[in-house]
Amino acid sequence: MKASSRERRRNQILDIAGEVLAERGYRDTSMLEVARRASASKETLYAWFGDKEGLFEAIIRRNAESVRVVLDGHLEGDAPVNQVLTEFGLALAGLLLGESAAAVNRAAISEAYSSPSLARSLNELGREATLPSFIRYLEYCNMRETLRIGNPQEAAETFIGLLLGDAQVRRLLGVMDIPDRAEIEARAGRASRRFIRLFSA
Amino acid sequence: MKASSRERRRNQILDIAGEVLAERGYRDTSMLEVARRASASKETLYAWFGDKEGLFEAIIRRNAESVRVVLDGHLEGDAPVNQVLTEFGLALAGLLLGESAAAVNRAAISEAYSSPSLARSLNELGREATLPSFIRYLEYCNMRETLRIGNPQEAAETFIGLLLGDAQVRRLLGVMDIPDRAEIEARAGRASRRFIRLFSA
DNA sequence: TATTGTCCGTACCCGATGGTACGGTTATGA
DNA sequence: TCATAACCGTACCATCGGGTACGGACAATA
Repeated sequence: MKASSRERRRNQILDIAGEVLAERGYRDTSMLEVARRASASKETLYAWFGDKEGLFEAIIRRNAESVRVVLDGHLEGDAPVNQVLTEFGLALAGLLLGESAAAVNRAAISEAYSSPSLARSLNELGREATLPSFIRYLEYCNMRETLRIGNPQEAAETFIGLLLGDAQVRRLLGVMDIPDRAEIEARAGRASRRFIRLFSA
Repeated sequence: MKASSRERRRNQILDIAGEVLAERGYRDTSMLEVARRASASKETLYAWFGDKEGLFEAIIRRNAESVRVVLDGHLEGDAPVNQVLTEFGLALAGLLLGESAAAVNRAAISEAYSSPSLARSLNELGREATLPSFIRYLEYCNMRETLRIGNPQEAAETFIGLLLGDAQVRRLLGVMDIPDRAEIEARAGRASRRFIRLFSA
């Protein structure tokens, strides 16, 4: 019970820290404000997470795992390729263009100089953790001769490009609103269709 | 002569400010350091550019115009489509994945909350200033029936996606080095080839 | 040469914030 | 009931950086 209660408290603090991050950005998020909003003390934050960087790395780390689970779910089973790609694209675009991922990416980018470890963590825990599954799926398609893919790594990046265009950067700049469901579906459908056209056997 | 000398001085200061920005990032670039490295006084910086934000908006504004000229140059003349696209892509990728554009984009992204005007300027002066020419070119191809393009706006974004994949975001995170010439050429060639395959008449 | 205005260097003010210390309170456990 | 440990709130410290003020040097112009 005690451990579970602490775990809950920890998650609660991370939730709130994530909210503040999404509202104010990394630099303008003060530890004091996180503490206040979480009804915690700064001392506790420092005791549990080390420093500001550690707190936000903890956010990244916690989110990454849940994201991985969601995305991987779409890559299993034997649905038709276009359906798998569309659903995977739907989930991926929804995540990457959403508020939470944008906030975390902005934070990592703004600290790219002074604390590169945030960006590295995000890259390793995010991209490097989800892409391999996708690449494996593409290799599987290649073997079954559903698609003809020379370089799965590069093909995966192409899919991301087709899916997002420059929307992710525009979201990071804050000059584009979160796309609605229909827009995301359109993106995923187009990306899937075009990807298959480019790589059909 | 006087005006020209002042203009030179101004450009010199903007060059140096850009260097510092690329080295330290926006938040960790102090006006004092810019002043010192430019052998200027803070007071001069404030007199000329208003405030820190104004200084960096001036960098953006100055660079944008030169970028626009370079890119537009590749969209004129009657070279074969694949050649035009390849060269345009080469120039665009070289710019967007280079150090200077990355630094400016990082700056705008990290200030997306506190000073959205930086990001807006970058978007308007950068993307909005170069994309229209590209879109016009695509419409022109459409008319000549070289390509069949339903939505030029969306097609332009697709080209960018094919060209960059998620390389731009990785550059912004600082987890990817500046690609060398060969890598950029490969990207541009692939993007051009695939774009034509997707939109050939 | 005298004057005027621009600009450099430096010192200063002020607010913000990361990080630490500490007293008091609450919860847990014997 | 009592002791111990965790944790909250707050006060505190040191640093840093944006922005302003000012004196002195230098260049242009008359």
